[in-house]
Parts: sequence; structure tokens; C-alpha cells
Amino acid sequence: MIRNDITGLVAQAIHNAQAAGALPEFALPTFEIGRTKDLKHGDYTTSVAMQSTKLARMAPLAVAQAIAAHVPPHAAVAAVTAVPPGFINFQLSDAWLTGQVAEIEAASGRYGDIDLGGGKTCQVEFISANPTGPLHMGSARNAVLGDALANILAAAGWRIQREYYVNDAGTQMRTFAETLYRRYRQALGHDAPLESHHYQGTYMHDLAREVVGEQGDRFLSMPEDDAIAALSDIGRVKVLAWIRASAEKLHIYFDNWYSEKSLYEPGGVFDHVIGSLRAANMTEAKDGAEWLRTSLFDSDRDEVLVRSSGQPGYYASDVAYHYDKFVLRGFDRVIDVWAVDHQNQARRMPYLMQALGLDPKRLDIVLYDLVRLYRDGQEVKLSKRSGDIITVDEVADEVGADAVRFLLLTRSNQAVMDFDLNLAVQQNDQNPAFYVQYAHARMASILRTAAERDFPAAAWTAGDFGLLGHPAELTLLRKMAELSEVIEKAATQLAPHHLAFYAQDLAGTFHAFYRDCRVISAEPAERELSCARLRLVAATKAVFARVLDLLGVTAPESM
RNA sequence: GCCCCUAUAGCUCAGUGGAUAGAGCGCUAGCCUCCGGAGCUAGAAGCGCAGGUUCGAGUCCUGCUAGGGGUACCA
Repeated sequence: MIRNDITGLVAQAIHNAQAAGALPEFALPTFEIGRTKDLKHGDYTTSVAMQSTKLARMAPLAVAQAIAAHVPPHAAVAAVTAVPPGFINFQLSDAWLTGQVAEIEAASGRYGDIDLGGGKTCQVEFISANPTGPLHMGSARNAVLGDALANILAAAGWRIQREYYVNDAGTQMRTFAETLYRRYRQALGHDAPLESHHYQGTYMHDLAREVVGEQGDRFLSMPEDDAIAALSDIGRVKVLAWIRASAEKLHIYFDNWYSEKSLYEPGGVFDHVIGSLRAANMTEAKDGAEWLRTSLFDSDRDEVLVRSSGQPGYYASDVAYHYDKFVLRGFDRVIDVWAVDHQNQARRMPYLMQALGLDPKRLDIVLYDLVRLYRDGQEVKLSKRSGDIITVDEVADEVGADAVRFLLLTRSNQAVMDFDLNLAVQQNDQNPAFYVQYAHARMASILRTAAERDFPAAAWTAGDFGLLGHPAELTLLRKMAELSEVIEKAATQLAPHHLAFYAQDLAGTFHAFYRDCRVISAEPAERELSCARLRLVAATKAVFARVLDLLGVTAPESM
């Protein structure tokens, strides 16, 4: 990307200035090229001169001037200026900016992609809600965050796999199956009251009736434990189908569904990993349990792998599952998306990596904060236990998948988020999701209108973008040229919200262009300019569609 | 108690140690002979408190206040 070119120019300029005697010899400090806030300062800026004053034993502005005077020429750079107190500013050339139209076209929908990943593999594991009920809105943030992250990392050069980890091995699953068994008996007219720890939601009734419809009463004659085991499998499959449908409603498609239970099959991953941990002397028997010796690392305590009951603990699943991800399946990198209430678990993950002999940096845990739902100004409490839940399906049906996704993505991860159901459902200018979609629809409309007014695509696809030069056109081109930097920031910080804000910026910039520059002109003298502008509009539409695609929001041709 | 996160405009939120802190909603005043007014322009309005580091702090450090979360052989 162009910013990297400028970084290289600055390094070269310092070297040149030193060779010419304009600067004393000193080691190149680490410096960054930043975006300016105001165009009057150019497009890019660096504070390297101010950082080097002590090294150079010169006034900051004098250092800046010496560097600026030795920047090699570059086609994309129109001006390099040194200004008080010591900034060096770079202005992009109009020719480079207008040339981005051709770059966008050549990228065919992948404009702004970068290569941070270098084609390495990265698994993004997200949602992973217990398969004990429908997907509720608490999981929607996880869903949208994980999916957008996967999109963004793919644009940043990683080969992505999306995985759902099915927590089908623990006591939650057992409780679910017991509940289903009782509801099943109730559905057949038997007395089987629920206890307080069972799932109270009405969906369990529906599930039980469905099972009765398909399987009849055959589980009544079985021993209770056998019936519960059978119902556990049947129920899990049905609930996972619900979850899959809900995810698809939000435009989310998983490449793989991984069963926690499968870790514990005889001779399976767990047996394998605990064997190698024992061989490496990484486990220790203590108080009747078997512990992973994580205190060998930065932790101040060990963690239980096998409880004194003989059952593996939860940490054992984490160990075995991540062993499978890294060692057996060979992912170069793994990202787990977890709610902030798992923060303590997240803290322990690096120790697990070290115990397995893996570099902890290959694993990122993305924590996100809670979502508080509001309706009519009142907070809507979510409680799966009491059955008082708001499902993803309800909200997606009411609000639309695009609005859900966009609104959930316009917050940084680690901030408690208020989600206003009333606001989201409004299909008007109060809803930012519609603001960005409207911009895309407007671009589509301009191209349609052009075709009706003697500007078919064939007339302008070779339009001369060198005719572009109006400030509003250049501003629009500048904004589009930022995309690769936004993708880099979002990918590096694992923070998709940067894309959501960029989408709003880009929409605003386009609307300003639309106001200032008439695209379709009937004047013969302006026909060439119209063609150039139509080409710009088509390029903008492509960039906008790309951004919406990364966010998982549809780009409508009309609305 | 200890640990983590958060605190920016009336509201919901952005803000990679840099130059005059931004956006949407709401409020005020304007803008359609002509490509989509679901749009645009202008205005009022803000970094929780106190120190520190730095040439420079909304951003880094310390303390305080307030809110959220976490501190099991649970999942």
C-alpha cells in the first residue's frame, strides 16, 4: 500500500541527507507514517524529525527540512513539506488518486486487500453456544463479530476456516437432556415436573412434542438413563439445526462443526494429548486429581485436567481442543471469540499453549462485552434459565439481518453495548444501516439512469479518469484509497468496527460528491466528463460493495 | 480483598502519543427547474477527578470516583 512506499521514502531520505552531510550520522529511529486529520497538512505525516532531535542535535524543524529536501521523487507524491514544529507532510498527486479508478477496476472486487497473513491458515471459532436452546441475542454479537473478523482476516491474506465448537459434553447437555425427557413424558400425559435447574423455556415443550410426533412413545419403555442418552442426541441435532438456521439468517456459514464430545472417544484426542503431557512430565497427581503444571509458566497455580471423580474438567477440553487445532489440524493461527465473562478462562489459555509446546502468540482470544437490549426505553433482561430469552430469529425477523449486523458492528469489542430494538427496527434516516445501504442504492440508481439517458456502460467504461480533478472527486478517491489501511487496522486490532465507521465515512463522502458534481449531463461538451464520472461512480460502488461485503451487510441495488 | 474492562456533545458511539477532538440521532437555521431529500449545508454543545512521564497526552503511568465483568476439581 502507498503508506509503506512513503515509509520507504522517509528512510531513504534520512540516509540521503546523512550521505550529503545535511544530517549527522545516527541510527534510523522507529517511526510511523500517519494519516493527517486535515488535508491542508497533506495526506500523510511523520514525526520522525521531532523524534530525532536529540540524535541529530539539531532543532526539530531543521531536521524536518533536511529530510524533506532529500526525499526521492515518487509518482504518487506531489509535495513534501516540512512545517513547524517539525512535521514532514506528504501530499498525494492527483494523477495517482485518479489512477485509483483503474486500480479498483483491476482489483475486481478485492480492492484494499493486503497480505498480512501471507497465505497462512487461520481458524476463527465463534458463537459456540451450548446446543441447549435457540440462539439468543446475547450470542448475536459473538456471531457477527466472529464472522466479520473472518471476512477481514481473509482480506488481509489469511486462509480462513470458520468453526463452531459444539459444547455437547458437559453438565449443560445433561441438564438439557433431562429437561427434554421430562417434557417428553409430560407430552405423553405423564407426571414429570421440572426442577429449578432445568431449562424452563417454552421451546422445550415444542421440542418434546416434535420428538413425540417423530418417535412416538418408545422412550417411555426404556430405562431412564438410556432414554435420556437417546434424547440427548436427538435434541442436540434439532437444536443445532435451529442454530444453523439462525446463523444463516445473519448470513453466517460455518465450514466445520466440531463436537466437544468427540474429544473423549476412546483413543481420541484427549487420550492422545494427556498421554503426551504425561510423557513430557507436564502433569502431576494431587488431592486425588490430575493437574496440568501451568505454574511452570507465568501462572501462579496449576489447573485441573482430570477431576478426583475421574471426569475431565473443562480445562481438559480446552487443552485437547486446541491441541487438535494446532497440532493435529495444523492451523498456523487460531482466534477464539468469547464473551467477557470468560475472561479468566482467556487468561489461562497462554499457559495451555506453553504446556503443549506451542507459541502462545498463535492464539488470540477476542473478548467482547455484553449486549444490553432495550425496548421502549426499558432494559429487556435475558435469562436462559427462566426461559425469558430474545432470540436472534425474533430480532432478525423484526429488524432485518443487515441492521442487526451493522448496529452490532458499530461498537468496539470491549464496550458494554446498548442495543435499542426500537431504533433498529426503524427503516429510516435514524438507522445507520440504512444510511450506508442508501448510498449504495443511489450509486446503482445513477448507473441505471445513465443507461436510460444514452450512457450505456459501453460508452463510459473507457472514460478518461484523468478528467477528474474536482475537490469532491479527489476527496472521494482519497477516502477509497484509505481502505487498505482500514483493513490493516481492523485485522491487526481484530476490531471490525473500524470498517463500519469507514462505511459511514465513505457514504458521506459520496453524498458530498453527488451534491457537488453532476454526473449525468445532457450537454455534448460535458459528455467526456460524464463518462469519467460514471466510471468513478462505478468504482465507488464496487468499493462500497466490498466494504459492505466485509461487514456481511447486503449491498442493495435499490431500496 | 484481588484481577480485567469501561468513563469523550443532551443520547448512542468513534478517535493508530501529534497540528483546530469527530460521526449519527436529537435541537436550531437553511437547500429539490435537473442524476434517489432514506440526502446535503451551517450552528449550539464534550475528553469523570487529581497528579506524573513526554518537545507534545482523550490516548501512556499512578491514585481516586462511578459502572460492568471475573475471581471453583462448575461449564
